[in-house]
Amino acid sequence: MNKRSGMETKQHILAAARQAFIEQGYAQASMRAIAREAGTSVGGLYLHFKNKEELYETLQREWMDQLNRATLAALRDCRDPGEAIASFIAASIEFAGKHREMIHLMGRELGMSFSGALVQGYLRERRRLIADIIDKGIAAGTFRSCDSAEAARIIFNVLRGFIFSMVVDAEALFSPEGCIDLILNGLVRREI
Amino acid sequence: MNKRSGMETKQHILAAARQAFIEQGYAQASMRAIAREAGTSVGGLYLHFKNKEELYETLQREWMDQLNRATLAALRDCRDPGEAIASFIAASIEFAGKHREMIHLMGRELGMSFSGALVQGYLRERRRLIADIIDKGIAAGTFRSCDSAEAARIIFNVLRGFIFSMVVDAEALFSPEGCIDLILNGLVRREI
Amino acid sequence: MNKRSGMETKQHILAAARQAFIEQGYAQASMRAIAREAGTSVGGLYLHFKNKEELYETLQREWMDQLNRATLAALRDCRDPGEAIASFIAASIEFAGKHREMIHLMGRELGMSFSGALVQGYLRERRRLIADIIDKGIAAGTFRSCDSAEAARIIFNVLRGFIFSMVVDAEALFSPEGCIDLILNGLVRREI
Amino acid sequence: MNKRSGMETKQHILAAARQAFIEQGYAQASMRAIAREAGTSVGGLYLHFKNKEELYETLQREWMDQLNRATLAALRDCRDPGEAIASFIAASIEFAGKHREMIHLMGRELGMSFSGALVQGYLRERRRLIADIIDKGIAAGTFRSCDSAEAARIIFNVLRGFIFSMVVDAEALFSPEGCIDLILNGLVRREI
DNA sequence: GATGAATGAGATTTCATTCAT
DNA sequence: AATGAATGAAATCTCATTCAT
Repeated sequence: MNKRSGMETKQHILAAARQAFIEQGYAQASMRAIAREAGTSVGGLYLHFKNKEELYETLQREWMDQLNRATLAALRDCRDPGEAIASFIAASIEFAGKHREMIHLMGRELGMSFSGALVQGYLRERRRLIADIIDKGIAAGTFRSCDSAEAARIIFNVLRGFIFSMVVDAEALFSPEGCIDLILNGLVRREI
Repeated sequence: MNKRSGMETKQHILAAARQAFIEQGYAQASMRAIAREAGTSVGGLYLHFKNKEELYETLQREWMDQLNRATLAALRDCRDPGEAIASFIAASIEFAGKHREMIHLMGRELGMSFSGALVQGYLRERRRLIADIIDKGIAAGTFRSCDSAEAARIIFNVLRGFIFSMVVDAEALFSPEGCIDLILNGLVRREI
Repeated sequence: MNKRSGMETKQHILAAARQAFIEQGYAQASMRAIAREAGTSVGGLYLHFKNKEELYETLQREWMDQLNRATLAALRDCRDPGEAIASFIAASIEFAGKHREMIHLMGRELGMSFSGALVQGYLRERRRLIADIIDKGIAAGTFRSCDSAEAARIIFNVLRGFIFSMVVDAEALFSPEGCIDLILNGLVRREI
Repeated sequence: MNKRSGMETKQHILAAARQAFIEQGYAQASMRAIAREAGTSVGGLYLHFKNKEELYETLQREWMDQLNRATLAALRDCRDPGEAIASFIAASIEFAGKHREMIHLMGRELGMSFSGALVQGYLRERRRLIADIIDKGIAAGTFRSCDSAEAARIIFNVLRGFIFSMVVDAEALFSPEGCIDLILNGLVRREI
């Protein structure tokens, strides 16, 4: 028996599971294949995770935590709301570029009973984060008065559209700057 | 026994399969359940379709044909390329609104070995259709000269982003007009 | 493929399952072994029974139905309550002699969540049947007045004791007559 | 770490195992759950017991020893065989009342290959104990001559029937005195 | 002595597909 | 043309036992 520390094995399993889920989707990925790829036994999987659902949820939560950290770091040094919005968008796109496959997976599995609510709740929080920034901008006089919740939804959805395109097409179409520019100024640039 | 024509049974099967695939996904939908819902026997399924794959592909093709017809009808009466682009976008969004669940399904199953290529090829054709319109516009002097393939990709991806949001969020966020307007003029309207 | 009628296979499965449950108990009996013994495939089991529980319940219900029929037949031609009690006891013991192993199984598995309540409810009904006979006897003046429910419980439990002994010891210790005699007259016969 | 003596840990394990076996049956009780409940590790179990079977057998043997001690104590001060029979019955019933769950467990698991023989041998010894008392009674002229082995079996089985009812019905139906009285005098008391 | 990660066989259940009727 | 019983591989999950630490 090749003994490894518990934590080490757990990381191996998570890596193997991420790969399997990404390649085959939640339902098609088999625990046996994950075990084989992780270099452990089927039983070993269940030593670290209660069941397949928990394994998937762990990956999901890990991903959400990373995005959280990246977003907070990006917002930390912003001096005004306009910069904050731009930072939020830039961080989101940069993150999406790095986690393309994971985003694709989660999009596909959004309808899953046990994990969908988790992600949807998380996305709702992110929308609220944007709305808060806009509210602060309005309060500070930087932004003109508007329905911040609605504005947040629009920004969020356009951003999602961009990310979706990135994810699906494999090659990134837009740089963060391009996306920010489009959202602010439109696709067709006008003559002055 | 209530005898039905072959065609009628086939339609019942397709309807049952569409429902099952949409509700449970390709892999989770069972042939037995589809047969039961279609009011036929499990063996009967195989009289009309070689296997599960073919059943799914038929639905997919049917959907693509409908979109094709809708698009061609929309483009038929357009007098100039600008109107054609707008019509294309409007038809796409209207169609997406009507077939939200089918689009969601196909998005989820895009990774499936046997059907993914089919859809991706179809989408490539649609991109080319846009590029052709742009080329005609350029030839006619309506549009300024540009890389029509790249322009088509951009339009296509932004459109896809919008549709994705519609599909995932259940309530449609944008009217066709709103989407066209955004693509042309940007989110933030400028004062003259 | 050796095609048999559905009913035939179902009977084979029930017979194999009865044997397996009797020999190994509910939990230890494996569906694979039952299938093998029944001359069918593992999947075939699930064609006829939703799951292991349903398979067990079917056997249980079948057994209860048989006992019901035997009891009702025994009571049909009784002219007075005394004869009815004797018939009830005789029928119960005769039945127990024929279904020793099944009784043993059900006794062992009485604690099972899904089937215990079923059997316990059934036994309650049988106690009520005895009480009804006693009530009729009291009303007819044949029996002296007493708490019929309590009397029914005593008779029932003594009977159960006899049956349990029969079942566990494999060789029957008591004839129906002997049991009836003991319940009425006691183990030690007195001189007049 | 809270260091306990080896003996102490062993007792904790036995207590946890008894509980687990009683609640879930032999096969369903898991060694891991027993270890957790006993406050030790799964490996620790195997320091004290060779395997699951030995753990179960130890409980069984412990139970049989207790019944032995209780029986011998009850018989110690008996002055005549009639009193001895009564004491034997009384002690058995009293013991059964205290160890209802353990008896239920052992009844359920009587069919187990490795432990069934042990218990059945033990019960044979107890039957012989009754037969010996009867033989002494016959030799002493207290009892009339009879087949002592058969008489022992009858007494034993009736007693077993009573105990079974106690165990299964949860509420005790008969006091020791009532049981002794029934065995001697029958259910229906006669007028002089 | 004590721990708990690892194993691998075996449990129940599902399901696309075939084919005798 | 239509049926549905049969198949058998593969899925998830459990668990007694071992052994490096």
